[in-house]
Amino acid sequence: MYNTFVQVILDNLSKSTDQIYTYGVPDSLINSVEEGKRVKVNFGRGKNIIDGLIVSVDSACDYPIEKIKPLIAVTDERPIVTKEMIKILFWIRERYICKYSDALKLMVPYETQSVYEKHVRLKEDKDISKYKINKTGNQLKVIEYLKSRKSESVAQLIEKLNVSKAVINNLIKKDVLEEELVFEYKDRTGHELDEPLTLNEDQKKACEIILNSDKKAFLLHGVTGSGKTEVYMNIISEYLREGKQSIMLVPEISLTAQTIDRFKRRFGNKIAVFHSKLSKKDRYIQWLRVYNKEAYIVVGARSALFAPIDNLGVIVIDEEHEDTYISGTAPKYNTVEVAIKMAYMSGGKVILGSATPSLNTYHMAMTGRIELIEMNKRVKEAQMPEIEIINMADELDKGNNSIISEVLYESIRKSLKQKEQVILFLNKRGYSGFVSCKKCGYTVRCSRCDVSMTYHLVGNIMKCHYCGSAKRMPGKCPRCGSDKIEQFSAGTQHVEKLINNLFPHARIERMDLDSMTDTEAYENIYNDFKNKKIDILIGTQMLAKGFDFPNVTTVGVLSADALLNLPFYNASEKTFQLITQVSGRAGRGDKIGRVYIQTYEPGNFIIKAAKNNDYDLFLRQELKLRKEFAFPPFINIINICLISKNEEELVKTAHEKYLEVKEAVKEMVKERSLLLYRPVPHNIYKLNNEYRINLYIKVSNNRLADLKKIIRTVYMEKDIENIKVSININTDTI
DNA sequence: AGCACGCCGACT
DNA sequence: GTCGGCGTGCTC
Repeated sequence: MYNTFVQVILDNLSKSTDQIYTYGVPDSLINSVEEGKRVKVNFGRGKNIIDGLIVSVDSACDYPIEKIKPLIAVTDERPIVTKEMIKILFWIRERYICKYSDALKLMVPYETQSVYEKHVRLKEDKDISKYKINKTGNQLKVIEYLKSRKSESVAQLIEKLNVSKAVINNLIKKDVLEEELVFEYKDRTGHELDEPLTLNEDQKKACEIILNSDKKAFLLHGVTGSGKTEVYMNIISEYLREGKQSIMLVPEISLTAQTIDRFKRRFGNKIAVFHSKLSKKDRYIQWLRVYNKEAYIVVGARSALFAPIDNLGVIVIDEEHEDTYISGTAPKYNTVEVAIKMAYMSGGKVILGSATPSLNTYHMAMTGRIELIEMNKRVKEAQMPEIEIINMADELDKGNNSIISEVLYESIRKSLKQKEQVILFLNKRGYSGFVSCKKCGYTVRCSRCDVSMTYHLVGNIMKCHYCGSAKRMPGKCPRCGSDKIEQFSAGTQHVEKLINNLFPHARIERMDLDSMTDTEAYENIYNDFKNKKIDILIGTQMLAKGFDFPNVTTVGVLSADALLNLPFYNASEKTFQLITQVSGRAGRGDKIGRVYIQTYEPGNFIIKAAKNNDYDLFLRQELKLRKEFAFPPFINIINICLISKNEEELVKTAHEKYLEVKEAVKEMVKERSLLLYRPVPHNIYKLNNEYRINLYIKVSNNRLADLKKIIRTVYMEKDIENIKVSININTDTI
C-alpha cells in the first residue's frame, strides 16, 4: 500500500497521546518528505487537520498497516529543523520530563502567512509580442508596466493601474504571468557601522583560546568592565567570515538595550533581534530572515537558542548565571545546559560569560567539562566603589529602628544635595517567612537542609521548605539568649512612604514589577531616571541590570538578610550575585559611588565575599555546603509541583502520587542513591486562586534515568483531572 | 484534547 | 421503544 513511511511528532496533544505516530507517504509526496519538515495530517476519528514534524523517513513500519493514514501535505520546501536539533528535541523530552509537543513548540515558529505578498511577473520564456490582447487594453497596461520591472505585488498593480483582479487572473490563466510569494522585509540600512576596537592582551588571549581549543564550551569569567562583549563580537565575526550563523543570548531584551545597540552598530542588518514583545508577525519575519540566511547573528532572550540555524558558529550566553535562562513553562529547560548539548552535537561552540558565574557552571569548569578563561583586568581603570557593610543591630542599639541606617541616610542626603541620584534595593516581594534574631543575626535554619525555615502560624512552628521537618518557634535566641528573635519584616509595602517622610523634597519612584510584563512602565521609569527626573529609585533586583548611569552615587541594599534567607538552597549564591551586580551600579562615571549593604549578619561569608569581590571565597565555601547538605552540583534535585483550584483533591492526589513514587523507589532508597521527602506546601501555597504542593526528590547521577522513568509513569502517563503538573530539575527559584 | 461508543433513566 | 446523560477508551 505504501512503500515509504514517516515518523511524526504531533503538535498540541495531551499526555496520553505523547507518542510518535507513523503516517504513510502517498506517491505524490514521496519526493517532498524529509526529516525536519512540517506536515499536515489527520488524527483521531474527526476530520480535523493538525500539524506535525517529520522526525524520520523509513521504508518499513511496525504498526499495523491497515491503521495507517496518509500524509495530507508537506508544509516546507526544505527542513526547518536540522537532524541534530531533532536529537536535541528528544534529549529535551528526556532531560526535562516533558511531552514531545512541549519540546516541539520550542523549535517550530508560529507561522503567519501574511508576511508573504503575492507578486506576479512576466514569464521569461514566452514571447509576449505574439499574444493577442482583448479590447479594453487593461491586460496590455499590466504587461507594459511589468516589462520595466522584475515583479510587482498584485495589490500594487490593482491600485496603481486601476485594474481589477480578474485582469491579472486572466493573464495568469493565459500563462503570460506567473505568480510568486515574496517575503518583504524592510532593512534598516544606511547605518554607519562601528569598527572593531583594538583588543587588549586578555581579550586577545581569550579569543585565541576559544577559536583554537579542542573544547566545545568556555566559561569567560570576567569582572564587570573587562571587555567581554568585545570578545563575543570578535568571535562572532570570525564565524561570520566563515559564513556561519551565531546566537547571542542576553538575559532580558529590555534590560540590555545597550548591548543590543552595540551589536546593531557593529553588524548592521546582519542582526536579527528576537524580542519577547514582538508581534507574532514580526517574530516570524525575524525567524524567516535567519532561516533564509539574510541574518547571521541572532540576538535575543533564551528562546532565540532555537533559531533555525543549520551551520552554527557560536552560541554566546551573556550573564549566564541569570534566572531568566531557565524556562518558566514546560519544558523547563536550562539554556546553558541545552546550549552545551547543542555544541557537542552540532559542531558549534558555546561561550558562557559572567562576572559571577553560577556555581554549576563554575563546577563544570573545575571538572573539565568546559574550559575556564579568566579576565581579571578592567579595560578602563574605573574606580570600583567601596562597599560598606552596616550592622543593623548596632542601629537598634543606637535607638534607630527605621529601615535606613544613619550612614545610608547621610549618604543619600549628600547625593541629593549634590543633585546626584540614589538606587535602593528591596528584597523580592512576599518573602518574610523566616525568623531571625535582631541582636546577633541568628536565623532558624533546617539542620538537615541548611535553608531558612518558614514560620507557620498554625501550631506556632517553623517548617523546612524541602524536607518538611518542623521545629518549635524559639522563645529566645538559641545563640545569644536575646528575646529579640522574631519573624523578619522588611515592611516592603511602606518603604516608599518611609523614604518619602525622610526626604520630603526628593522625587521618589518605585519599581516593583517582578516580571517584565509591562515594558512600557519600565521604559518610562528608565527614561525618567536617565533624564534625572527621579532622585531616588526604589526597586527589586531588576534594577541591578541595565541601570548604568554615571550620576548614581549612592546605592543601598536595604536588607541583605531578606535575600540570604530566601528558603532556597541557592539563596546564598543569588545574594552574592546580586550584591556584586548591585555595587556595579554606583560610580559608573567620574564620580565615586558609595555602596551600603544593611544586614543583621555582617559576619556571613557571602556578605564578606561580596564586599571584597572575592569569588573564590564564595565558591569554596558554597561548594562545601552544597556537598555537605547534598544539593547540586553534587546531586540532582527534582521538584514536582502539583497545582489545582481544588484544595481537597490536590492534597489527596499529592499524597497518593507520593505513595506510588515511594513504592517505586524503595530499592534506590535502600541503596542510598535516592532521598524522597514528603509532599510540602509551596512557599506561596495559594497563588491566582490555585493551591500548590511540592515534592522534592534527591537522586544521584547513576539513578537519575531510573527515577525519571518512574516520574513519567506516575505523573506524565495520563492527565490527572483538574491538576496541573510542573516538573523542575536542578532549579529552584521563586 | 476531541470524538465515538456504550450502557442507563425520562420522554414523544 | 429511543433520545441523550457523560463515563471510558482510542487516536498512526
